[in-house]
Amino acid sequence: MSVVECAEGKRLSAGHAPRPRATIRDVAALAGVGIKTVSRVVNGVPTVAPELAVRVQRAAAQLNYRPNLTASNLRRRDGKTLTIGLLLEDIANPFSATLHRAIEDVARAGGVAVLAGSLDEDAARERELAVALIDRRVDGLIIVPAGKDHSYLLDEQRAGTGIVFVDRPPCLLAADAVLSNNREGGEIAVRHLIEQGHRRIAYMGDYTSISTAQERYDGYLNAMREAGLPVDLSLVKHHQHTVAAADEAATALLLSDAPPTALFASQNLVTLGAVLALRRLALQHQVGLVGFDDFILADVLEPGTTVVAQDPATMGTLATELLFRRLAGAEAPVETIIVPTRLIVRGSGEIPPPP
Amino acid sequence: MSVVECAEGKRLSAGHAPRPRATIRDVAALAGVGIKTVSRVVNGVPTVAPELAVRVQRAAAQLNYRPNLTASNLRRRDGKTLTIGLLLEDIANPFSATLHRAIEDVARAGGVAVLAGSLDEDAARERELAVALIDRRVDGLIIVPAGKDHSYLLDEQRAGTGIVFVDRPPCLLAADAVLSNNREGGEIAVRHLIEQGHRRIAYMGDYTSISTAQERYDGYLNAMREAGLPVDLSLVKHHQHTVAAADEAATALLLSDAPPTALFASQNLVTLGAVLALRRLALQHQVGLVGFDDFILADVLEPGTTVVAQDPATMGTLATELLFRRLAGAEAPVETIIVPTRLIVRGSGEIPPPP
DNA sequence: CTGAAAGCGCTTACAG
DNA sequence: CTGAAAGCGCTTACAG
Repeated sequence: MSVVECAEGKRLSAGHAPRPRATIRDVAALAGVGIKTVSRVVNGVPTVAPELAVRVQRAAAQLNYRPNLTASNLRRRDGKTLTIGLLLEDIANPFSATLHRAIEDVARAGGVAVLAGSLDEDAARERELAVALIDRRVDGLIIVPAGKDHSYLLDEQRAGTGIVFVDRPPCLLAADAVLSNNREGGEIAVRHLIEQGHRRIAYMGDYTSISTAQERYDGYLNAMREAGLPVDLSLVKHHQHTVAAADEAATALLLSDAPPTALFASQNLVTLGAVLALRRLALQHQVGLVGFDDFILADVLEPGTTVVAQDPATMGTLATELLFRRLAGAEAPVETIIVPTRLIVRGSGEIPPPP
Repeated sequence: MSVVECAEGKRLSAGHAPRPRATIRDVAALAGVGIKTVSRVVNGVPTVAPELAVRVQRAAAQLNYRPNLTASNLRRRDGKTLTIGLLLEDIANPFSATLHRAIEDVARAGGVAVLAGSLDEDAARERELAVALIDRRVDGLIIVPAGKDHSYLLDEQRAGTGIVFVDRPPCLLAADAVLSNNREGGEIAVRHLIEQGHRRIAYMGDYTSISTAQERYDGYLNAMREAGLPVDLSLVKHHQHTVAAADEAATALLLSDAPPTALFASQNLVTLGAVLALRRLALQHQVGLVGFDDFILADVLEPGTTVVAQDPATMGTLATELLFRRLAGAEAPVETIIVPTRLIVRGSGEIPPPP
């Protein structure tokens, strides 16, 4: 019944004697031409006698020749490595991963490879990784920044490297950016809870040093103010960076003497922490919850989690297209693209406050 | 209340005149030394007069000099680019993303950057991407393969590129591999359902061309056989590759004249499809379910989803360590490391069959 | 300890 | 249409 996947017996083995790769010189020798002719054939330059071209192609195939991109890049006029760098908060985080995939798809279509790394909110690591990528002479850099000073990239930008920021704006550097409308998204989330009748709405969010967290908090404040509701600072919990921390903070809020009737969780992991806390206290059908940033299975929970969703795929696509336009020589002034968020109603945000 | 994130007024602007990067020659000229001395200082070679070293360092800092890694690699004896390639099923898929992060962490510790790409189960794309990475002269390749013939990598392996397969074995090529014990994991899952009293257990899985799907199916067959249970092929649904397809297949199974009393979902997305189908039919507390591969929020569902969990982080770490050992010159025979799976009991797998 | 010459694999700029 | 010479930014191998 079962298919044998790989015929072990046929496995080819490399053995222990390393055999160097064929170079343009080897191909030229085998084909009996100069290396420049091989170069022409490999690069598809049409002014080669058909007979010679065939001989070169045959020789290249026989030697399994692959041109050394890093060598050609060294001498080539445009100096392009056909490689870009991507700095993410955490490669494994779903927001980052979706962004990454969209970037990969646009890059691949242009024959460009992507070097990616995780910053974990560490400004020093941002700089280290950026330099590591610059040392490899990437054509461009797409950055979800951890730090607050990007002037160190100025020389690189001057040298012609394309630089686009995503999710968070650059600081002390004029560069393109693709951002979510975080403040407005926060307003939408909190207004939605207010419309259900809530007045005591808690804010839970990540480090205030993260610009998106700050903007979403601003949205919370705006929506409360606009409805004439007081902001009770005992209901504001900043600096939640993990599910566990958010779970703990939400639990404390819900068990307090004057608990909120609804929660605004301004980030992915914070929302999960809130979901866990509500369930443990069996309050998931009593207390309202709106999260910022969508997550998988949000619609399968009971109740489904109402969120203000970002669109990381679109952000990645737009950022990469913008980068490629710059690399192609677009001289337009620095641009900031705002990608809209949208409310997805699923149940948790439509729970009214107790009468 | 709100912190101003970036002072717009202070933004430095690159202007329109590109300024070329400083080279080793520029640094040498400014420091008044030969380029070889700059090379020594940059590479930390100690036999440089302290006074000269200081002059070089000052000049390098002043010019914001960054050595061109791709140029040094060209001439350097070992020819290392300090870059490895990673071919994944889909960068955005949680299993791939976790694997990727573990690989990144080991690589970064060694000063190595990671070029990653998605194959989407397409053998042609595997080959294209592998070649694109080879053209960039990566030191090594970590591959979750889509294809069934890896002999095209033989020359590359001979040339000294480290090649390690993860999650699925190589075919027609002798290379290191790090795999889950898929067959045994499938046995564990199905045995667990049998222990609850189930006899009519459905198998739902991905394309049989994927070796892991085939092995997990083998595990299902083994466990059934070992318990003396007949395998009803009408309860076997292969080729489920998306949540929607699995949802549909599970729905059809559950609504059939002779439905199963439990489901074994042999993959991530298939499990989600099964969860959705069970909930829509309100059977989630009646029909047993064990999934293969853990997923976020599995413990928050009602009932929690019992799974046989893989350990992608460990797989990534081991694969990268193995790769680095090879690159360091380890001549041991080709190795296959099996990473164990484990059953996580959460409720859905402990539902007994109807009496 | 220091640096001028040669060369990595390729492309550019130039003769033939 | 073709190829020998020079050079990309750096390191190696070698004199001083």
